[in-house]
Order: sequence, then C-alpha cells, then structure tokens
Amino acid sequence: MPKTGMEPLRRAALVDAAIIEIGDARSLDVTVAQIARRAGMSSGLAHHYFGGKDQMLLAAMKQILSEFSQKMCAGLHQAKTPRERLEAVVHANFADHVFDRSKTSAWLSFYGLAQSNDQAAYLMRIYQRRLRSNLLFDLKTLTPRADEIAAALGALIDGVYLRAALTGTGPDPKASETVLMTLNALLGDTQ
Amino acid sequence: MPKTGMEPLRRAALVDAAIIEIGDARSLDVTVAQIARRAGMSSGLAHHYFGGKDQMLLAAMKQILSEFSQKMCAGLHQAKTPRERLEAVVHANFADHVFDRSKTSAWLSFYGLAQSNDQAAYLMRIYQRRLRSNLLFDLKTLTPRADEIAAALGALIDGVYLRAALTGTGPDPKASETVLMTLNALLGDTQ
DNA sequence: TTATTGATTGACTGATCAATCAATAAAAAA
DNA sequence: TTTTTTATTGATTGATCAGTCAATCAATAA
Repeated sequence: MPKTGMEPLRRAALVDAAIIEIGDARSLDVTVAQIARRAGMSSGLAHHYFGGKDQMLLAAMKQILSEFSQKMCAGLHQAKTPRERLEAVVHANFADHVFDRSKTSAWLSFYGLAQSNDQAAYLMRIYQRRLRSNLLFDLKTLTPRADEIAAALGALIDGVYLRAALTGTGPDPKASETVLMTLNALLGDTQ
Repeated sequence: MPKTGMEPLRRAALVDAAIIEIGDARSLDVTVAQIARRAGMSSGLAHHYFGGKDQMLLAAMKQILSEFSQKMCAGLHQAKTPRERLEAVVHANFADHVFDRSKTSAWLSFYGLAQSNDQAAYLMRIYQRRLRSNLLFDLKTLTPRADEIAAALGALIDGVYLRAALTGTGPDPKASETVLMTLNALLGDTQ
C-alpha cells in the first residue's frame, strides 16, 4: 500500500479527525491515538507527520479559521453597499456551519488554550484583527465614530457567539438579529 | 497539631490555592499535589476534604462567582436611579479585581469546561441569569424593548471581557466605556 | 484511663499518554 | 539490480497523576 505523496492526504485526514474528536469530547482533551485511529492510521504516523500533539490541534484550529474566513469572503463579494457588506459580515459569523458542535467546542476550548499557548493566542489575534478590519472598512463610510463602533460590534459578535455556543443548541436565529439591531442603534445615534 | 474544626479552614485554603495555581498555569491543568502544596498540606488531605479534583475546581469557580456577585450587590446598593444602577452593573463587570490573572484564567478556562461538565455549565447559567436579571430590572423602567436590549448588553459585556481577558494586560479602561456607549445608543433609539 | 473521632501524611497503585524507535515494506532512483 | 527514500506499524519507554490506603497523632468523650 505505501505510495508516495501520502503526506498531504494524511495531514488532512488527521486534521479532520482531530476536529471530530474535539467535538465528541467537547474539549481539547483528546489523545493522539484517538485522532489517529479515526483518521485510519497508527499513532506513530500521526507523530511522524505532525511532530507533536500541539501542532495537530493548532492545525485543526487553523483549518476552522481558514474555512470560516473563506466563507466570509464569499459572502462579502456578493454584497454591494457598505450596509450590505456589514450585514454579510454579521451573517457569516452566525452561519449554520459555525455552530457545528465540533466548531463550537474547538472555539471555546481555544479561548482557554490561547492563554498559555503563544501560537493559539496568535491565531486568536489574527481572527480578531480580520473581523475588526472587515467591520471598519465599511463603518468608515457610514460614521465618523467607526473605531469605537467596530470595537463594540466585534466584542458583541464574540459575546453572542460565546453564549450561543455555550448553550449548545445549534444555530441561533436571534444571534444575527441582536447584532444587527445594535448596529442600527449605534449608527442611528451618529447619523 | 491536629485540632478539631480544621475542615472549613482547609477547604478555604485549598480553594484559594487552586485559584492561584490556575492563574499561574493559565489553565485548569493543575495537579492536586500542586494545589495541596501551595495550601500547605498533603495531596491526601486535599482529597479527603474535597473528594476529587473536579470538585475543588468547581469550588474555586463558585468562590470567584460569589465574590463577584457580592461586589456587584454592593455597587448596586449605592446607586439610586435606574440609569445609575445600570452603570453600576457595567462597572462591576469591569472592576479591577475581575482582571486578576487568576480570575481571567479561571473564567476563560471555564468556558471550555462548561461544555463537558454539567456543574460548570450550571454555574455559567447562574451567572448569565443573574446578569440578565440585573439588567432587565432597570431596563424595564426605561424602555419597552428591555428584553432584547438586555440580551445584547449581556452578550456585549461577556464579549468585551473575553477580549480584555485574552489580551491579558489587566484592567481595560475602555471596557466600561464601550458598553455604556452602546447602552446609550440602544436606549436613544427607543426613547 | 480507654475508646473514639478527626486530622494528617506520603507511599503506593493503576491508568493514561505523548513521544520514540526499530523493523518492515513498497516505490523510486541509481 | 541495488540503493535510497518514503510510508507505516505497534510495541515500548518514561513520565505524570488522580485517587486510595494504612498508619500515626492528638484531642475529646465515656
């Protein structure tokens, strides 16, 4: 069976398996052996390709973030006006796929990890910066108080997601509503 | 040395030590032996009084929540008008003491734990309900949209705290400002 | 005094895991 | 063909811990 060029396939399989295991365990307390078994290989091979457990978990988080980022971009390209783009950003943050148990589990657990693991903290900062910049770009065309409004909206999005994820009952239709209602209020005050 | 009535003292010492260790480790990955040593006793005794590690960590979280709740009440009693009370709630959530490394570490890690541990989830729900009820009580006197505004404010408070805690640079003077600015906007729209 | 209870220790057990390693086998290169 | 490289396994190692237990000590009750 051993063919050449297995590395990318096995890495992808491991990352996918890691995300599923994290969702099942509802935490990052998953073993390399579990992940490897789910990905259909031995634990030794998992170490061979990833060097260590932490790097596997980091890779899983990176994948979640990049998938999310990709869908966000898709939504943004369809929107025309600044207002539409802002709404697209909000909806992207609360799309059904981000409420998969595996995603919410990984996300909440990463808040904890980001305190002690520099790479995890770095990933979180990337995400926050991207969200902020997406909001800021269009807010600037709508209000002189774009900076503070972007800060508030970013935090609100995180908070709403956090609460929905904690509740664990899947997609919350009120999530977008809450944020957009607040956005209206914040803009209404300055228009 | 063995005197009677040690139990409450030792339990308190263990809880305090647990909080410190969690802060040092920036995670819940602390050993019973570490906590017990910091509290000046053997690991066996820690088990004797708490039955298990989980219950020690839960007790630590309970203590953080109840201390927080106590300070919140103190702030509320000094406020007179609904508006003042709302501001007191916000300020209580961002008082200096809640930005202690040990508190932020425990708090963020508990978001992860609450997914897999029922008691942790229960504690989080208690906290959220209390915050919501504190906000709702005064919002009802100010707006007919109290419910949705309370939901937004609660999430915003959590989100702002989350971000400040992740940044890890201690008390953030902008935290209250962001929330109060948003509160004004939300009320301004409906008045 | 004697029995009982509470306080306390630290060694020990059993389980879990991350990481390593030697061995094997297939493909590719020489 | 021979050599080298890549893929792969699973047993093993070494370390870490939570939880248990028997034993000790002191205070108090009988």
